[in-house]
Amino acid sequence: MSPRGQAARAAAQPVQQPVRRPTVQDVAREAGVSPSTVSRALHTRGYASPAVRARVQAAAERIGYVTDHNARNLRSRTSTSIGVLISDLRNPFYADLAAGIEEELRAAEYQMVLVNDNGDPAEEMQAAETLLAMRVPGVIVTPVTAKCPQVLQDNGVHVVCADREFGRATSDLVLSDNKAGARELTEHLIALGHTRIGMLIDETKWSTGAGRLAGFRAAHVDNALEIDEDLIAYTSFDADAARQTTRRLLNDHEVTAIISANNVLAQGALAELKDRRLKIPRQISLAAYDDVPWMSLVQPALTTVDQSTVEMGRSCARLLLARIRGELPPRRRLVKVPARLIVRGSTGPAPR
Amino acid sequence: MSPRGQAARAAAQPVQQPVRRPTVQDVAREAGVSPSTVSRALHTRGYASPAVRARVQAAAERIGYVTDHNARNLRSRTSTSIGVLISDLRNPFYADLAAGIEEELRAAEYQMVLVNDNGDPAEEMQAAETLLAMRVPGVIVTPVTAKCPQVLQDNGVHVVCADREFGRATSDLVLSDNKAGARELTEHLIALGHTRIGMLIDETKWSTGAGRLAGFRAAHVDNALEIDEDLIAYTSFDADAARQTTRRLLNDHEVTAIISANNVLAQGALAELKDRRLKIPRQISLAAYDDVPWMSLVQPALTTVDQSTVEMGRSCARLLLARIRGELPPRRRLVKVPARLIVRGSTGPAPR
DNA sequence: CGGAAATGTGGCATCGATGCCACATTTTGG
DNA sequence: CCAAAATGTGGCATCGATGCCACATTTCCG
Repeated sequence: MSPRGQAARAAAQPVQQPVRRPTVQDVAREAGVSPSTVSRALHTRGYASPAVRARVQAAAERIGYVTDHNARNLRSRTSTSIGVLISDLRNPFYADLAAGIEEELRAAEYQMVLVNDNGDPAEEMQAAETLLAMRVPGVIVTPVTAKCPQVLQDNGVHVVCADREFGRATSDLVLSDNKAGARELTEHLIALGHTRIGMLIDETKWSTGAGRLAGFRAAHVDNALEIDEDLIAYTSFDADAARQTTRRLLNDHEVTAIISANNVLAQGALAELKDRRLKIPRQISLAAYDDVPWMSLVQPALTTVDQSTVEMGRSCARLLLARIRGELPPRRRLVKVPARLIVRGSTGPAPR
Repeated sequence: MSPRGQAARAAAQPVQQPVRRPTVQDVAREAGVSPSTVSRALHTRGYASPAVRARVQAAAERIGYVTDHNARNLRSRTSTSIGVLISDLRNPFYADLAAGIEEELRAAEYQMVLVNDNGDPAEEMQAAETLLAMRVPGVIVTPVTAKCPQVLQDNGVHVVCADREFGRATSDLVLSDNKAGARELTEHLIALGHTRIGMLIDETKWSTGAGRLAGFRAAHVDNALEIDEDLIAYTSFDADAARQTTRRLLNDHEVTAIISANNVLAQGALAELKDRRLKIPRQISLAAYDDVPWMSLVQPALTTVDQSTVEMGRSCARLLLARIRGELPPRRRLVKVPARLIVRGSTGPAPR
């Protein structure tokens, strides 16, 4: 009866007036059934005869009905929006992580609400609050603080921590196998005859840095090589700082190879080596944890550890969805994503 | 009276039972006022005495009240979630765009729902449908199809198209000044004495490619240089394809410089030049539209046009928010983000 | 000093979809 | 062939916050 017909035609100018959207009631009228039946026919599994179902779907299509998620979420106390809380979308690591998550969520008809916290605890908490307000059933976070996942869990939100963990976390976890990856990378250098290897690293409080450093140490121990603690060069998470630190490392110590703990630091290290016109790998070898695209574009291409970031994102999403659906036993789950050594031109035999 | 106290304490194991969250009613009871008053005190502007407001806020804080966005959105027919629909988060261009958008949205207390459409029209439409279901007041999209922005607008959603436009679009628009940027870049090469410049480009149906090609042509015209149409090398949006196309271009024609229309194509072009061991810029110059981080890391660093992608994202968000708030006159707005030439080592005097 | 205007609060209906139960109809089995 | 079970649909209340209006106070001014 209502001649709304197809979707309302819009003016050429951007619409100002809110458009009246068809509701379940409208579909019910159009299909000659009750609102309850429409709801069941369109969404709930079972509970509607094929004939009615077809009729309702046709009617919905005809009048351009689109479910209102707000109403649905409110009434059914669920939501298909998932919070994703990361530090910096401009870093390819986080972008790849988010891309993997989004891919998997979209396939499951969930949506991704993405928030950058810039690595700042205050912004992280703020974001958590927002996600609570949205009543998301789950959040994937690269935590800056233990408090954030905690608060979310306290409020009944399922949490998956990605990339790093804090001591007493109780949430599900997806990590790169940092120790194994770093060990493999270090062993690769040792096999090439390097004995004085610099390790450029920004933090060891999170499991990420700690794991990579542990792998570095383990490789030395395995090969009966003593570690000169001075070669572990602590810096901050910033390319320029890493460059300065590399400079000091080179000035103060004899190293024949440098490992950078992540893609940002690698940038600074490379800049410094290029600046000094050091021949890579003839005079010095360079390698990095976390393979990102530019590393295969520079000359020589960098030897790296690829931590399968996109796959890591997918894992996070799969794990979270399984948890939300209640398919998992109560104990926390730890997923280790394998790391893979990629040998390229930037590492070679130790000089002399 | 209700002794819910602080936030409910959670079990060490991930919570299975949905947690009862405090509502406006609970706050009202706690503060000794009516629910209406709570609502006004917490959100609506004006309409509440300072004393009551303070009391209500304290009560809310005390019992850990967090507004339910679903209920709020449903009742007030608004939402603070904004849809962002892009092609590929793993491409730094889109990542930067999203980062700029998110930054601005977050500052305004809006949320970003991010969807990848992989450049596929079907996925794009699907995403649009989802965003309609979420009742977002606005969407920022790098369109694949004219239909998508159209459908959104027809349903009363404000739309800002980013990076590109289709002929008869009626939505607000934020573009890089492609023509001016490409012209400047081309003129830079012409000034260096290049007369046979290859243009590697993937599409000219969208305003993006069309603008860049137009700039390329304009620079030639301005300098009374004839264009050899064969030097405009059409390829597809893919590094490998770009590499093949570059190979053919070099085989079949004498060029002393190559311009790549975007960051993806540049990757292929560079790979081919390196593979041929051509000295850049002595034997051939290479330049690219769209400056992304790796371009300053390779040796020699690439001369590029920086299209201020992050700023472009911010502009999109600002424009959309202004539109949503009704602060803009009805006619469509076009924002041109200036492009900036960055001269680096990859371009030099034409050989011979 | 009395009535009008200003101010602050509470009551109630409502946004749209859905969970639950009751009931009408059909199917089944003794 | 009838009672009992199975199946499909409709009615109604409800999720939580808020818009709107009515009304109780207070403040103002002739």
